Amino acid sequence: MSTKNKILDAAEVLFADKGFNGTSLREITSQAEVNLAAVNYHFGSKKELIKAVMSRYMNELAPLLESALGELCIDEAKPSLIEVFSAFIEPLLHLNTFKNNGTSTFLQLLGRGYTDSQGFLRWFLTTQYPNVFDNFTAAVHKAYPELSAEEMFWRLHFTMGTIVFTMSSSDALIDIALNDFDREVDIAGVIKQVIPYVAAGVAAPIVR
Amino acid sequence: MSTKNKILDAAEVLFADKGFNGTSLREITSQAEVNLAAVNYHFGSKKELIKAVMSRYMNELAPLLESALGELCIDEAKPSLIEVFSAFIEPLLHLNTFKNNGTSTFLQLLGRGYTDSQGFLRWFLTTQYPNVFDNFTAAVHKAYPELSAEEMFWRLHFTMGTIVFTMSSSDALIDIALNDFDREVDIAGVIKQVIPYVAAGVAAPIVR
DNA sequence: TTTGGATTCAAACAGCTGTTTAAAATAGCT
DNA sequence: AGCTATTTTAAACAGCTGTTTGAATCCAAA
Repeated sequence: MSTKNKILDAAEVLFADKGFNGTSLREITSQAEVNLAAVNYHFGSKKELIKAVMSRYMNELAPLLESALGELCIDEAKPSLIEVFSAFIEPLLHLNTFKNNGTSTFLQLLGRGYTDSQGFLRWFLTTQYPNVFDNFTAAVHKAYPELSAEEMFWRLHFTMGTIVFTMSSSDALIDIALNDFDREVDIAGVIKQVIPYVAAGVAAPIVR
Repeated sequence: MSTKNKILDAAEVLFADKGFNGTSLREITSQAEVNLAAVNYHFGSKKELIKAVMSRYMNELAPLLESALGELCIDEAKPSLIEVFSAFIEPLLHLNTFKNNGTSTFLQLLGRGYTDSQGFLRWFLTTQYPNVFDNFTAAVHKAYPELSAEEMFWRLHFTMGTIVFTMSSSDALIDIALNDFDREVDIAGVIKQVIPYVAAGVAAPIVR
């Protein structure tokens, strides 16, 4: 196992758990059993390490998402919103085979990135992986053409909020669910619950 | 203006903007034009200052929220979910008369608190202001009695996520909306957009 | 085996963090 | 005015932060 990967593996878990600002390089390097200076040697800076952690997941996820959402646009049949959002399930769960707890870790990282660091991750994702966003909005538009661009903008950001926020606190929520309802829930279970919710939200009657 | 209030006023703006961890006592005290030691003298610690900032808003908001949601429970008529969520509008907008940009600031603080500091704010709110949560879940149950406790738990947390996440990045989103759609949106406008979304999400068909 | 580039390492850097201290200043009361 | 309690102040505290340095080590090619 290379030093670079040892750092990435340790960093992603700590970042997901405690946020980017809340995790120090010393925590990361001692968890990775690597010298402190290794981060700056291999990645240049902490900010570049954060980008590298996110890139490793996005490079795995982006092509799957692009094709899954792209197929919906190619099909002549009009997709339902449930189908559009369900297109995320398989690519997201694929991250679990890519890495242990990969799905959960990635979604938590996404949540951290949106609130930490004053939106630099939003810039990073939208500029580095614009096709995912474009295909997604195109698929939603095909499913619900009456929605104006502005209404879609808001509803997609509401959706992003639902997903990202839920996932960034999913561990705590899953614990509560276990205590209060004696129900074992995993990340796939949460996704199954959240899809009808966001689909119905996006499909809500238009207010004017 | 007392030193205590000068600190609270400066702290809430900085906390909302940069998060609790991301704001230093030196930023707060220099913005408030008071001595650095004043925070520890008047509040004891940074953590207590955070609680004080949140309490000032919650003490203003909680009674209004409790009565607005309580009325829905007393009425014999079954409320719609739109009515339940609309019960939040007036109390929340009242914060704008309580302080400049009060609504936006409070909701951003709420968002920060849920992701920063590993959920200590969730504990703080649910233990210090349980009536708000109880009345809210009771009103939702009255509007949609078919929803099981577990399903309601998840959907209410999805809703919390939508609100909190949207509001914690509302300034950035409002800017984007201004650029892309030439549309001036204020916090009330965002609330008006988000209510149909969350109402439809909670009202989504049950999946089993 | 020797050379030279890549990697690791301990140590130190300057700057920031929340908190504490003891003296100085202020305010309120007799 | 004199005294007391409250508040403000500058300074220092120990501990943490990301980053840099230069020497030590490793390892493959010559």
